[in-house]
Amino acid sequence: MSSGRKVRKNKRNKGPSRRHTRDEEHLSGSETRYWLIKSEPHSRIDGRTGRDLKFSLEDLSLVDSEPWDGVRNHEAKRNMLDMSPGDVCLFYHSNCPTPGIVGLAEVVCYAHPDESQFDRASPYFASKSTRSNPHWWCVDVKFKRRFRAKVTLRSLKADKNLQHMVLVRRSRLSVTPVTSSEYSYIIELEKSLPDTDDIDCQPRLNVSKTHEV
DNA sequence: GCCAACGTTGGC
DNA sequence: GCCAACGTTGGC
Repeated sequence: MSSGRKVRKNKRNKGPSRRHTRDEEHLSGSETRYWLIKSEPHSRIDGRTGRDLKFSLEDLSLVDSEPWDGVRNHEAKRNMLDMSPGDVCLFYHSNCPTPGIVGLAEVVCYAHPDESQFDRASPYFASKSTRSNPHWWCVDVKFKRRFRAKVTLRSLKADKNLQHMVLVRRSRLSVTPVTSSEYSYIIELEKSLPDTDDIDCQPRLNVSKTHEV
C-alpha cells in the first residue's frame, strides 16, 4: 500500500512469542479489539520516488487485502504489533477537506516485517533496516464495509462522549487504539446519519480536474 | 498555504 | 542526556 499517513521497541511485543500468546487468547475466546487507521484518499506524489501516496477505502475495497505499510512511528508500530486477526479497524480519511471515519477494515494477520523498508524504490525505504533486523512491522487489512455516511472529525471532536479518544487527543498518530465502547458509540452515530451515495472526501476546490471534458 | 504540535537528529 | 534545529503530520 502506501499512505505515509498510515504512522510509531519493546521486547515483550516482538515476534513469534507474542503471536503465540495472542493465539492462545483467541482460543480461550478473547474479545475482538478495535483500532483506527488513517489513510489519505487523495493523490499526493512523493517527491523522491514519484509514487502516489493515496490509498482510500475504495482502493482497499478493490484488493483482497493490503499490507498497512509505510508506518514510520514507533507507537503506531507497537499498536500494529498488538493487533490480532479479526480485530476491527475504523478506516479514517485524512488530509482532505472533511476528514473523518468512512468505513471498517479487518485485520487479517499478525504483524510481519514491512517489506517497503527494504525497497529502495518505495517512499518508505528505510536504509538502516536489514532482513535480520527489520525496524518496521505491519499487519494486513481487508475491506469490511463502507459507512452509510462519514463520521467527521469535527463531529467526533464536538462529542463529549468521545473526548478521550486517542484520535482526538493524539491527532498525529496514524494507528490508534479504540475502546469497545467508543467503537459501539461510533457505530450508533453512523446508524443515525442519513445514507449517502458518496462519502469520499470532495475534491479540493482549487484543484482543476484535468480529465473533465 | 499556513502553522501548531510533536517526533527525530545530532552537536555538545 | 540535554536541547536547539529541523522535519513531518494533518487540520484548518
